[in-house]
Amino acid sequence: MDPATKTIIRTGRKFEQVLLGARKVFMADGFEGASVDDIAKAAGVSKATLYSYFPDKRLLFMEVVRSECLRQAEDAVELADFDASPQVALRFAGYAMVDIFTSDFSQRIFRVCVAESDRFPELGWEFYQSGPMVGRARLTEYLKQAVARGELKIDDFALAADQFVELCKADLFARMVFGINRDFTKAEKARVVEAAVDMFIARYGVAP
Amino acid sequence: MDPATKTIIRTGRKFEQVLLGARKVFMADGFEGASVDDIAKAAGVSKATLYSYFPDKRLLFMEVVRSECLRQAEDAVELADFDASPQVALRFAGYAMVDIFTSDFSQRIFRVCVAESDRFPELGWEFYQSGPMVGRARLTEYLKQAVARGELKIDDFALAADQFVELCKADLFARMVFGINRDFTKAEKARVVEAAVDMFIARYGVAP
DNA sequence: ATGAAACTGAACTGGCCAGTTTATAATCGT
DNA sequence: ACGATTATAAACTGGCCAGTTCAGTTTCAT
Repeated sequence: MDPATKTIIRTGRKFEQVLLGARKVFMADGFEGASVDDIAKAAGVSKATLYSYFPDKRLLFMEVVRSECLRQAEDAVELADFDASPQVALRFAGYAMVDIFTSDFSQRIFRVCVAESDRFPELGWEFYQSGPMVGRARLTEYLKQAVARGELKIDDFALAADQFVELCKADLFARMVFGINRDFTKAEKARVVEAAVDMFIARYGVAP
Repeated sequence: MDPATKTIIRTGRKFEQVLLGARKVFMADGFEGASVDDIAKAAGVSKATLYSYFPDKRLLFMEVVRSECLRQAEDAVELADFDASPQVALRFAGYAMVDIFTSDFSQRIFRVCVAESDRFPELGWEFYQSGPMVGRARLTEYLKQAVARGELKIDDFALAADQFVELCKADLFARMVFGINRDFTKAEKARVVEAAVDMFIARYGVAP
């Protein structure tokens, strides 16, 4: 009613509990599929308590995605080993990225974001900023150093980074989002990552 | 009730009409968001008629996706000019692919498939088979001919095709699915496609 | 023109769910 | 230990929607 009331109350004993339960249920069932009763139950909290923290289901959902994106961003920081040669660093980053986006959690959050970013425009943006963009920035930073060291030759850094990320998704990503496979063998991952590195070096490597 | 009844009746004057209305509403609102009343209204048909063709909403939805995938597959047949040089053929295919997956319709169907392929395992599979796989097969075919002509050197054809497809999505795809951009300028597309071709040739081209 | 098949519209059932309310109980600072 | 804050359980409101039913109308083949 009162627009000033439409804010999340972050203080209170069970705030975290609510968020945790919401996370669990939203990730499992999506926004529409999740019922507030289920969330309250999963959180071990009464519905009234839940509504005392979050004015409505939408804001609760947004908050879950926001907090999860922050977590994901922290994981992504490990991506690059800045001093290594391109072959080594890219291989490492490639395997790390594949592991991240094939993880059960990433699959779920991606699915939910894609599904709901029509109804929640700010949601897609938030995920994009704190997910893919973080990895890209990190990779770009590495590429710049490698170019400075004369190990690579690149004009459009952002594009190069995006290309490498994209190459690491070849085959795997499509099979994943369409539910053909839920997870992959080491060999399947290796096939893609090694080929991604080879291709990247072939294009941007400097002749020795 | 009777399991034999759980089949789609394809004969009847208004079958196509129903499918058309369903297509429109499902694409706009997704599976959960679309109400059968809306679909019947959009189709210019009574709800009873709709249910005389389709035993339930799920099967109607599946049928819409199936038929739309077939349409998409036919568009994709135009992708390759088999006799052209890699530079020319890949450029052409790249622009065509970008146009396809940035189209309003592809965006919608992708969104819906990703969202619902948890609840409808066979849906993701169907889309995968009649969408991405068709393009990949077509491209693989071209690559084999180019290799036979000595214009390229490739071991893993399927992977090479997937890599090229993936390269054409760099930057654009993420911005699209997360709703950052709904469409792109010629320059944005050119930046990605030209870079994709350059990279592919750098890796698989034969020295002249 | 006539009878069968297809279609209509509207009402109805049963179920689910977001959000509210209320009376009661647990928890906490002081 | 007491008053205020916070939490609870359960019932309730109002709304939406999938799927059914039915009495009556249109369409079409013969």
